[in-house]
Amino acid sequence: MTSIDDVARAAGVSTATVSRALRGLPNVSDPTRERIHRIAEDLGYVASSSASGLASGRTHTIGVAVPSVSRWFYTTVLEGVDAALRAANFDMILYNLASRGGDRERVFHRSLLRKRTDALIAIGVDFTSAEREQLLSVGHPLIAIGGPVPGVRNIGIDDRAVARAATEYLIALGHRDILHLGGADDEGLNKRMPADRRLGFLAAMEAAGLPVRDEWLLTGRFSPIVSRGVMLDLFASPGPRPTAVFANSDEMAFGVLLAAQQSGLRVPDDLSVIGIDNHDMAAAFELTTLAQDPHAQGTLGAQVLLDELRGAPPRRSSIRADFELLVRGSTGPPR
Amino acid sequence: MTSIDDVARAAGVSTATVSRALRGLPNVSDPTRERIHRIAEDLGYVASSSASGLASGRTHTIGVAVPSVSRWFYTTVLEGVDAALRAANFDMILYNLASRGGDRERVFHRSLLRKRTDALIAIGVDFTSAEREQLLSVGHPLIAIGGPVPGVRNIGIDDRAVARAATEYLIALGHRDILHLGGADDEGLNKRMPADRRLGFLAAMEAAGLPVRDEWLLTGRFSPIVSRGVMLDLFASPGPRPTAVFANSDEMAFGVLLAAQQSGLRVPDDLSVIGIDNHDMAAAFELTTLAQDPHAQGTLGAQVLLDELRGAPPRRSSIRADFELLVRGSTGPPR
DNA sequence: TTGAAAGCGATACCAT
DNA sequence: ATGGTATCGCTTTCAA
Repeated sequence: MTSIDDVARAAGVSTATVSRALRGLPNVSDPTRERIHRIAEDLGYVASSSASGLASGRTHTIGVAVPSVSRWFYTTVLEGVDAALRAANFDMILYNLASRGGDRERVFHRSLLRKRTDALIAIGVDFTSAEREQLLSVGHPLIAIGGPVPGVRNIGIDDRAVARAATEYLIALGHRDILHLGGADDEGLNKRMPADRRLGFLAAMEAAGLPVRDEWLLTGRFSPIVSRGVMLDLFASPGPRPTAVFANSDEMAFGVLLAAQQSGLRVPDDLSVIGIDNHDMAAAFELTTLAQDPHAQGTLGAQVLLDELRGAPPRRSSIRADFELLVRGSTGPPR
Repeated sequence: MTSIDDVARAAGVSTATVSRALRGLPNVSDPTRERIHRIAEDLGYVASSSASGLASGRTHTIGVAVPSVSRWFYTTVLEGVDAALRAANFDMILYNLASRGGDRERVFHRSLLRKRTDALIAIGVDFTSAEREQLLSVGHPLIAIGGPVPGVRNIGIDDRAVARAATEYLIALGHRDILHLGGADDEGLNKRMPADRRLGFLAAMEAAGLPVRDEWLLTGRFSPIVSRGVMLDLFASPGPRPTAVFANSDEMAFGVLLAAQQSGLRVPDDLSVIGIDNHDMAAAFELTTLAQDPHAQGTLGAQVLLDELRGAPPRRSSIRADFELLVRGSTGPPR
């Protein structure tokens, strides 16, 4: 393995100069710099990240914590983060904080706190207060995306507002019998988000003077399959039926649409469905939704951290991301 | 930041002993070990990964290269990899090799080769021969999952066989007019996989003496939306229609199902659809598919690398993963 | 503009 | 079982 000494020797300069030249620092004459670059290339020299990390205290790496890597929102944020990191020549260590418990704690201890990363992005995760304390005590820049964590600045849409907007749209179409498909408080996931969206739903209903039936406050656990099952059950049982469904995510809305189709209900004539996200497949489903842009949120979050690592003054405040109603074919007036 | 010296001092032992004790190495008396553990805990000491990486040459990190993080197959493998890594206390650096080109090369140079990782898993990526050479020259354990890379051992299903099995099932149902929805050779993605599946399709058709129409060899670029668009076009145009579609992935099959539904075709009466994967949502779509288990493939791949890092003799051969026909409601005899 | 040399914080070998 | 110490490869003053 060729080291910086090899390059220095071959170039007839000191390691200090090689280091400066290769990192683009000033105070290296152009000819020298070029020669060093050429030689490094020839020798296939690449600096050891451990060594430079140890010497400089910076790892050029950002940690990204997600509760799962198989849900659209998270992966889309992830791609946004990745884009920003790549442009800045940073690497990304991915922490899958799926389950609370032993493993989770180990991850925290062994890695997050191990000077392995220069900063941390938490996507849709929730932390215990002990965890939060640890994180903050490390002193690294930290930002949350997609689910407010108390005491941590955050990037994300206004969950109450978006739910309210969705519900109000259904109401404006003339719906009175609206079912809300919420999310479960899965372990380790951020739980304020579904709670806020539910509040937004309730607020809109109340403002319109519409009754909310307990049996129409269901949970799809943010899963299409679960949502479909829940709706199939509902459609199969006797009793009144909603004319519209507001789902906390497009993925759950997909499940609703599939259940409707498989139950012989026509959309939107028999049932209107609205979601949140504008998932990649929403257009294919003709799903009306409140679109947000997780990719941009990820990029922005990464950018904030990168700026601060470059010396920018830390921003303390959270950032509200945009959302927008996108009308497609899954909604219409009640028949 | 407390360092190993602080712990050594507080415990009244040498740094060597602290290091041994904390890493669970032999030759430390039980009382000493316990005392050190306690003190380290109290002081909140966590070893610097850069320092230990530099000294030991091992980073306890595995690199995972994916072409995209937003496709079911990749993320599912990723979760499998993650599970194995977590159990072994390894971290994961994620390389998004989305596009070939400048960035890609930089990622290669700056990170993969920077002794940043102890081993590498390539999921569904394709490498240029230059890239392959570089990778192999680093001498790290390396394994590919989900798309054969020449010269690199691989874990994955037999693509020709799985495509053949899917096609043969349709033929056995009585279908003669079968459309194949393949994948495009996106930049940077593994291209042998779609090619092999196409060969499997063609082989099955030929073996059954069935004609293959050029205009029924379509591409859905592994995307539901694209696939839906392609099929909507087909359904809207005059001319003969296939009675069955074999899609290279469930995600494309979803697009086909949505297009069929939106074109007023009944499944499976008017159109049978079969996919590959057993995607999370396949059951919700009632999609017949050839199921594979990417999670297990990921875990296995990680395990192979971890074993070798622990000194196990390297295995040179590839591993064939299983697949299995899963019949659901999207297939039936032609009407 | 360049070089010499002192760290950075662990690991691992060799003594004891 | 424990300690002393050279070493890993780079960064970063401080001098020249």
